[in-house]
Amino acid sequence: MRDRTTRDDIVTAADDLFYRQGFDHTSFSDIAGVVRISRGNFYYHFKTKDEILDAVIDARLAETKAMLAAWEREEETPADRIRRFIHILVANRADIQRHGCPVGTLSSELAKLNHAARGDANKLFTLFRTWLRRQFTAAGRAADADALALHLLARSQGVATLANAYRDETFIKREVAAMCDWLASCMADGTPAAGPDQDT
Amino acid sequence: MRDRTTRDDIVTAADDLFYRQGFDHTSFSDIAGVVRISRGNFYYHFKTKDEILDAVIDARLAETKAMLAAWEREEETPADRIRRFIHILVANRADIQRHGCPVGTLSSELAKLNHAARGDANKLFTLFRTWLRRQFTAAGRAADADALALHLLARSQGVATLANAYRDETFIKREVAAMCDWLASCMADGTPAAGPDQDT
DNA sequence: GTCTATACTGAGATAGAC
DNA sequence: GTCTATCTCAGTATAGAC
Repeated sequence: MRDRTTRDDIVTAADDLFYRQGFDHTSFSDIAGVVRISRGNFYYHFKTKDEILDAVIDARLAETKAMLAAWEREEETPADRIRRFIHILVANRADIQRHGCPVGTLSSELAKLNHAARGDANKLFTLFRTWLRRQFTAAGRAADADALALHLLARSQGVATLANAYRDETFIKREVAAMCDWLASCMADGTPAAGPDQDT
Repeated sequence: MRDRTTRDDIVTAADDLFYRQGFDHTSFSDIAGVVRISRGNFYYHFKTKDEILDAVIDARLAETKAMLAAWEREEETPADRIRRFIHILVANRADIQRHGCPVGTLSSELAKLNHAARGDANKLFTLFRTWLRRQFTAAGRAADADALALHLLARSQGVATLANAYRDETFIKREVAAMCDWLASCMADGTPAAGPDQDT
């Protein structure tokens, strides 16, 4: 990683600041301060702030793809892979309590700003959605795989939002355990497939 | 309501704009344009933009309290009251698809801004949390009432976030049905109380 | 590629006339 | 209570020297 260009440094710093402060609230000065370049130099690499956002989203998409591929490589069964997804809430709990989910908060912010990159940001959700759908399909739940994927995504998002509001680590762990229980009941053979929840 | 003061008009307009555009992204000009007053006049009613935010949060707190009290009056059983809560996702589905949940998105935004009013905004969550906890307690789930309340809040938040990202009404209705199923299994007498989810 | 200097805009906020 | 005029500041963006 010693071949990092200034452009890479800008994207990395912006990625971090957009997550911690929000896109709109992050200024060129903020980014320039981290990268240690002048505000003017900025425009050699990017014409507008929106271009930086595009680059950040592209970087996050690439990083997420790599992460999902790694999970697929490292875990044997679909259930294990899905559990790996559920556990990012625990693995990233410190950041989540401070700043929420990077995917969800960016999506929400760009929706409010009615920003052109809204659709691109949602591709991050779709990456997880498609990957989860494939796992559920492989686990024999092809019929409602997409509904199950969305259900799990939604629960993760909800946990992140409330964990951020209350800064409550116990809550995260309890909900992660509940999601794993839910997953187990999903995966159990002969489960009467109805909706995302198997309660009745 | 014909005794509306200009101050009330400002709060109402700000409330709406903060929800649709976000707090930070809404300017005095935006609000002044809706209320049809000059920007200068503004400062007769509020000294700073933060004071408007405080007033908006107070208004939302009062409105939410009234709504919860009405639900308690109108619905007989705790289960019916909780179902009423779940169904706001359906009742407000158009707004939620466009702008997300007003409680969750404000909470997330103020967390990113590291804004002083963060704590006050979270009181909105606490209002629902306490109310739900009381319903679960009344339904005989005193032991894990708070966990159940948070679980339901989280699921609502997650549904709102994804419904906003994908503008998917079918998804909302499916998840609301799943939450109602979950509630039914919670309320069933003799349900082995373990965690929020009763799947095993 | 990186810098300084600067233009331009829109934001929050103040003063004072009416 | 409401207005216009104005201030200050931070933001994005450009020009041009090095």
